[in-house]
Amino acid sequence: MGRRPCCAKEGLNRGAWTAQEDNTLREYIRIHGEGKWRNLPKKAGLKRCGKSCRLRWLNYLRPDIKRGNISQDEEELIIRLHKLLGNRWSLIAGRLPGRTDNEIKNYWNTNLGKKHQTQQARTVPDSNLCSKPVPNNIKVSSNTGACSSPSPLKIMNSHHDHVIRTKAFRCSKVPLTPVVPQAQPNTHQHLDKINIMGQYQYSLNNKPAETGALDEFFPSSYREEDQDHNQSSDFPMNFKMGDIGLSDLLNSDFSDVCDFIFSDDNSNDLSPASSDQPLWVSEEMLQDWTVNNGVQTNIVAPNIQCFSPLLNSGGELL
DNA sequence: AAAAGGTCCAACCGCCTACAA
DNA sequence: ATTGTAGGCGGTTGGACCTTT
Repeated sequence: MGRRPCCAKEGLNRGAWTAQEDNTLREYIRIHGEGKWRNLPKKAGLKRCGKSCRLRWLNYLRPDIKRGNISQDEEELIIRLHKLLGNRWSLIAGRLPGRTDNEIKNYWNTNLGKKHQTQQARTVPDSNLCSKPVPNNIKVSSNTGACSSPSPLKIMNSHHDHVIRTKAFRCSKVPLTPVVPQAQPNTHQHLDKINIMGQYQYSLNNKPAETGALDEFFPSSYREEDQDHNQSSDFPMNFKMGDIGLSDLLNSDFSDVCDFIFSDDNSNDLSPASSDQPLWVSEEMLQDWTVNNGVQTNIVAPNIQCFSPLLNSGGELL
């Protein structure tokens, strides 16, 4: 069965938006709010596809859009986030207030991408990267750019810099199941076990009730909600990935996060030390990361190494 | 001055996931 | 469990603008 087009193409305006159309859309959203994009054009009297309206609003008309040049700080953050996340522009944009994924993507493609490509060509020997040529019969995903060979390929090729590539996925709500032991009433702010997507359990045992890993890893809104719900063993909670301050994580030394993710007392964990785990991050990558960020290798390298599976795991973990 | 080539960026496209029926 | 729809994402395109020759 063919996919139904999001809207009939006939008789719709395409291309650049006029000021009149902008005003109409802005006014409609001011009154009715965002959402219901498919019906919006008809109701608002716009001869546009719903998707087009959404895009115009998100990338241009939203009041909180920051326009103007990308600052040096923003650029550095983009580079660091891209190193960690790859071309996941919406996630990157989520850490840059007022910037859109489209804007960052364009900025990367026109400025940073080239800059980095030449930088990588000078500094990174191919042998440390995904050096296998991709055979013609193996599809290279247009969405992710990742080699989709049968093996769990974790190290990206030079074309995409040092990217921890994950399968493209979207994660707006994650059901988390904290199990707080009754015998430890003081640990209510810390999840003894977190069942993520019902697949993995990570233990945060041996963490006293102090401000620690989770306090950094989870937003305060999450923790407050936790207190409200921790009597239940399987409450679903809304957890916006955008609420995780990746830039905060990047600025941290990851040690607490790693303790959280890879406790040594849980047989279900994903310890990167396990010999049958794929190599998540090349030494070269770790070296490059620490060099570029001016931090101590001996602190960050092992920690980011154990953090990378969180990102690598993509939807399975998150 | 004008043609050619390059750059930038808004908009489009197709695919994916979440979710409701 | 299945199917259809809505919304979201990243890759790509096209045209306006700029620079070079």
